[in-house]
Amino acid sequence: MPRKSAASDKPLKEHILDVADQLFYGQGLHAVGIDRVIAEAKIAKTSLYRYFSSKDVLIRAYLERRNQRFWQLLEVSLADCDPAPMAQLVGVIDYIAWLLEQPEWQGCPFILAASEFADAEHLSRQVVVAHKGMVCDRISTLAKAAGLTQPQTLATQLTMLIDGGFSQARYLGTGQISQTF
Amino acid sequence: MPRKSAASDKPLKEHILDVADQLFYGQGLHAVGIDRVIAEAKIAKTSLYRYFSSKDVLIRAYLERRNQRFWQLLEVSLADCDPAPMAQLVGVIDYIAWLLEQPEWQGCPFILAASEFADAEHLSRQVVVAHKGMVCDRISTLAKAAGLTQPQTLATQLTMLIDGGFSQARYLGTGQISQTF
DNA sequence: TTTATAACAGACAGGTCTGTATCATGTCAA
DNA sequence: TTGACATGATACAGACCTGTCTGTTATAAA
Repeated sequence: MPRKSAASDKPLKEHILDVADQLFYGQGLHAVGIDRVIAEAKIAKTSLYRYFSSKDVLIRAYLERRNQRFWQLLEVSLADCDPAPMAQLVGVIDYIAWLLEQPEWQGCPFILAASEFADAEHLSRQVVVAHKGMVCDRISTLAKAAGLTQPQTLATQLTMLIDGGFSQARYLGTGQISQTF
Repeated sequence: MPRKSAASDKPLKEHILDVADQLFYGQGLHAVGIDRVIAEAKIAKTSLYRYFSSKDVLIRAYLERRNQRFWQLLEVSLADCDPAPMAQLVGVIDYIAWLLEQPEWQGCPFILAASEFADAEHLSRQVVVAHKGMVCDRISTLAKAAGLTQPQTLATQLTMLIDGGFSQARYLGTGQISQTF
């Protein structure tokens, strides 16, 4: 069996992802190098490359975990709401507003990733398009269930407003947005 | 007198800025190195450093020129509109929509710059905050002159929607946005 | 105890980055 | 012609980047 994982009992792979998440999200994908990650995680470079065969693979894992967490937290949040479609729709908006209020919020990680890679074929672009598409679909489905007219148009406009809130949260700083949103 | 500038008669400083603008906007600030700029501009490194003492200075010049061009094009666009405040306000929105339709549009250069630099004290943050503040003020002033109620709130919400359109234009690609916007 | 394995430690290769330094070359003015 | 100067070409330093390699240490199973 392996030696005890650094600083905790959780699997080393999770520990690496925790550190990478914090650094990538806080400092940027280009700005953070592999050496930075292993230093912060207090692990050997060989250990990182055992679990993630390249930096791109690590970035993909970081984004996928962010996506999973986004939906997990949304489900938890919606479970506390009235199950009626209209209340659920409001719940989605409240969830976004809640994200914008978090002190650690620095902008949408998917938009930030897409901003860092100009190549439209890069994996980060695929991740952000898939993620935003799912958000839009979710809103559209709820709007239709709530009996609203033009649910697709509403969803498209709402996601645009959401992305605007995310962008402004980035450059204005936390807490400057939520009261307007 | 100096040797003729590479590839044209325009001052070398302008030529460098043209190339830097194209590369920085198209590929990203971190992704483009000084060597890339001098190779594309077909100039010597010494020439670049004569006009721009560091890469940061070059980035600042790039952003400032983008800001100037934004306002110049807006004024030209608004000059063709009815001078009545309401028509001018619509003109501003039309101008943004027109930007989103341009095939070379890859997202708001100020938001992209802010996305690349995590440090809130970085010059790119200051530039984007100043730029967006001016846009919001302009909209607010026009809304007030048009006699609209709550001009400040309208301006804040409109700029949020604009930023959302800019973000989506980045990750969805050109032409996917304008019909909704 | 022996062996397999997981992790650590660190050197290294080959590339890129920013910024400096050196020297050659072309152009204009005196 | 001579000198001033803008520019080109290129080498270089020192740092950083990703990814590989070698060797060591600790743990657990057989």
